[in-house]
Amino acid sequence: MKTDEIREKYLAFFESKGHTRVASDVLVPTWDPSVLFTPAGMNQFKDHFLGKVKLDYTRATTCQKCLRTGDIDNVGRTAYHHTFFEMLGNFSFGDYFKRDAIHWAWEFLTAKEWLGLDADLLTVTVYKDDDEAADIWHDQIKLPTSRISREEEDENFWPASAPSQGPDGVCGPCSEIYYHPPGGQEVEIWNLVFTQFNRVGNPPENLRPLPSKNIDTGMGLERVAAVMQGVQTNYHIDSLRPLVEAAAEVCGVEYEYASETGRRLRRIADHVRACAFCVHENVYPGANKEKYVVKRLLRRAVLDGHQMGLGEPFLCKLVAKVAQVMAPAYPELTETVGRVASVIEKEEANFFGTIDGGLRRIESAFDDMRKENRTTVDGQVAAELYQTFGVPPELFEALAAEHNLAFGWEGYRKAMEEHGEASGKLTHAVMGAKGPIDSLKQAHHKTDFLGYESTEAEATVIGIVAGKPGEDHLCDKMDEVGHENAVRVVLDQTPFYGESGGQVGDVGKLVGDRFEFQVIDTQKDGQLFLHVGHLLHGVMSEGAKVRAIVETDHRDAIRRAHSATHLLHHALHKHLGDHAQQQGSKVDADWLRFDFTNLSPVASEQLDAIGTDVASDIAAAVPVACKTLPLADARQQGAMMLFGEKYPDPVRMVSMGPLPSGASSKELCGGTHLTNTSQVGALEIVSEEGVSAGTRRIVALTGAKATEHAQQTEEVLDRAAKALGIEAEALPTAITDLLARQRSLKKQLAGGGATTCGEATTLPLSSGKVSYQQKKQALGEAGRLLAVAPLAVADRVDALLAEVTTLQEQLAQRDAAGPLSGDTLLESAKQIGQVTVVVAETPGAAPNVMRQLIDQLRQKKSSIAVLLAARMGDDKVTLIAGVSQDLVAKGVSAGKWIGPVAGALGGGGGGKPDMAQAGGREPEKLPEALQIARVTIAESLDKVASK
RNA sequence: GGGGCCGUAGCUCAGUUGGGAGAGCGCCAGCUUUGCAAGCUGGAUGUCGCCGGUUCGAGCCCGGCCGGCUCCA
Repeated sequence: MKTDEIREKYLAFFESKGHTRVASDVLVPTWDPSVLFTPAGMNQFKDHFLGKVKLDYTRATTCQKCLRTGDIDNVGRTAYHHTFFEMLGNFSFGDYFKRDAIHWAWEFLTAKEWLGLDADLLTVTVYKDDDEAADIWHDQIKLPTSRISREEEDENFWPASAPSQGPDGVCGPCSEIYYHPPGGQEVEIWNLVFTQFNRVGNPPENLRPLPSKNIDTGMGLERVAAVMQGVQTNYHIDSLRPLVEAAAEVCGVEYEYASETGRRLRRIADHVRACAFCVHENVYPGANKEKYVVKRLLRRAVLDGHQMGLGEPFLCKLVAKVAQVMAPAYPELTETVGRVASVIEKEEANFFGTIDGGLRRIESAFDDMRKENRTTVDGQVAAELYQTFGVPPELFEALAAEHNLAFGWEGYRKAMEEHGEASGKLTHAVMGAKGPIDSLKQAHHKTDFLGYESTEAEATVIGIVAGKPGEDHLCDKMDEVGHENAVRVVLDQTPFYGESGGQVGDVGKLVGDRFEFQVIDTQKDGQLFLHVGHLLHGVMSEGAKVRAIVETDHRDAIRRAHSATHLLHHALHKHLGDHAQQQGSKVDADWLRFDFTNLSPVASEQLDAIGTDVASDIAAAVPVACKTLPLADARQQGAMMLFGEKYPDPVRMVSMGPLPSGASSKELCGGTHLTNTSQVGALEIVSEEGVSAGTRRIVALTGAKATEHAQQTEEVLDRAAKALGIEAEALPTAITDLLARQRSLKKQLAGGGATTCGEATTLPLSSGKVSYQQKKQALGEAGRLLAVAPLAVADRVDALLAEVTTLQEQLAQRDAAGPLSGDTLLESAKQIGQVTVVVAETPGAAPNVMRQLIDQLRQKKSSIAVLLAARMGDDKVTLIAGVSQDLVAKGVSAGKWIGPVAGALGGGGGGKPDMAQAGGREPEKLPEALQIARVTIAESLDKVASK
């Protein structure tokens, strides 16, 4: 029986038993912050089980795509382990219980028209105390006692060992069904979980019966398919074998079950399937959380390929095959094959690059070992290479084996553990801390948030926390003013918005009877709101009544930025596509930062179009509506879900529209918003940049900051244009010219070439009207050319112009002094014995030119000592000294010579024996200094001659 | 969120008590060759990521920022 057929039969069977067929939830559930990936079929029904949602149905059945990485090392090695897999399940929310669950499971497995498995080959387990389930199996299904085994809580309870070890909460016994293939190993095919208890504290008597009992079952689709098809491993079922074979073809090897190659190919098949689904859902390989998991999966698979001899991306070639084998259940995969393959290819190529770099580093590590005569690779070294450059230890080990060297896995694992502790120490400390906030939480649970309706409210102080972080404590009373560390005040209710969902906290003040507290930030810790700030005057005590007043200007600025963020998000989807999903967001006062998925930079025309659309949405004055409704309803209405945010149910939906740019914006959002888009005022996109591979970031301003920024842009542009004497739109061209001019001047000064200097090209006069958009672009390009922020362009231009002037002055000075050459210098030379001595000033000569002159002289005379000096500007002198090789051999040193000379100029210097450089700050003393130079060289030549 | 590494020519990278910016590949020109592959000779490679500090002098030392890589959670 085909896998697709089994999936369909299962869903159809439970539909016939009154279940609603519910679609698989996404693999990466952005709505659930407690998991990175969907780990089981019941995940999407968590709230249903807890009775938190209004139920449209009480029986459901699904085929859920799941991803787990806990047993990742077993993938490929065992017959049944996967990272990605599909889980069939049927669920009861306070409806039927054990009896029906067991009867239906048995019917589905054994009835001819369903799976038709031989009933004699099935056994079951139950929890040791669960007589109810055992009786149903024995009395009603008629299974003999010998085929019902009672297991401990670590085997047959969910969560495992919950009664004795926790966690507290909903739990229950389970019953597992095993299949015993003739001559084969037994295999668990179905787990029926009976959630009937609420665990409260430690045993005994800690399992309280739930008023409404639930059923949660799970049957691994790949596993049951392997059973039905009588194959030795899940990887040989009809929907996976082709993928394994395709992997073999792409890798250019034969697939053989029991070999290392076979294990590698199965691992590749598993991992590429997992990666393809993740990337399909816009989760790209990256540096943290679920993105990091994707990256690691992908790299493990690529490494397997590499160890089979591949040198370039190959996983990407399997994406089409994944889509093909999975298409019957997930047709949407075929729509994104191109994008998914290209994302995977990019990451693969990246990793092959990492491997190449790694090979070099490994070889050099081997060199070190040879020098030290060691035969075991130090695990610590391997771990450092892995942590720093991503050099896989497996690669290191394989190469070591080729060199007949051992690999120190123990040291490696130890080092990795230490690294893990070092990296995670801080978070662990914070998570485990039992601070004053925690005791407040236990006493009060939550602060009521009133900020959607009002910005002022009466409240009671329920806690004051002060002191250094880590040593903070609760205070009954506080009268000290001017604390070093900010104080946190907790209220029973508040209009202050606590930072969450990317929106920063409110500021304002708490006014009491005889005190005033300034709030500079509001944070959330769980359900408690912490008003962070300073006591301005008076005495504040626990239990005091306060009037909490949010600074409305600040709040309004945040509202503008937040509503504008939704408009921007909406426009991004329109212009870039649905993949342009939010990856992160920060909303501050009239300032917003928005990260989103996009492979390449956003073209400037696209950015303009996005800005224009948002502007028209603002101009259209569309009402903004906030409504609270059940999560399921919001999802149905097509609300966008924000990544990584935790949503309560019912949920708050912010909608704007229909908008002139098209459709409506609907997002689930707990933030504070405007009531009409016109209140945004204006949106000014300040930058668009990459934040990591596949993720772009837009920073924008709203309200007054936006108009102010626009003004500044115009001002800076005008200033730069004026300084250059050109029209605004010609700025980029003028800057290119200016840079070329600076370069050529530098070159002339350094090389001593002709002083013809490129004049600025004449630029066309302004055609008149230049739009703001064009001006902004001109400034942006100018910024890129100068490698500075757009608003810094004018300053940079001024600096450049000044530098060009200085360079020109220096050139003029040099030219005025007449041509420099070795011959003219020799005219002023002195002869001391066999040695020619030149001590001279070379006005306007750059250090480089002086060096070249010295080289010239050394070629002309075999025995020579030269010291040249040049004034650089008004307050600086540069000295260069050089002596010929024969003098160096006799012990004469240019470095020692130049030292006292520079000293006379109030400076210092040094260098090598044959060439030295120095400088000083007192040019007026140059004649004296040169005299010192003449005397000292004469002395040292005397000394040498007398030897 | 935290740890580590890196940023120098179009590319891959060297560059230590701080004192003449380099190699290989690629590029251009000339020569050689019937032509091609190649060879020979010569040439240009450049804001040493940006900004500031220390210094007579910074690719190198210090601080800040930006960018990239990598591991852990």
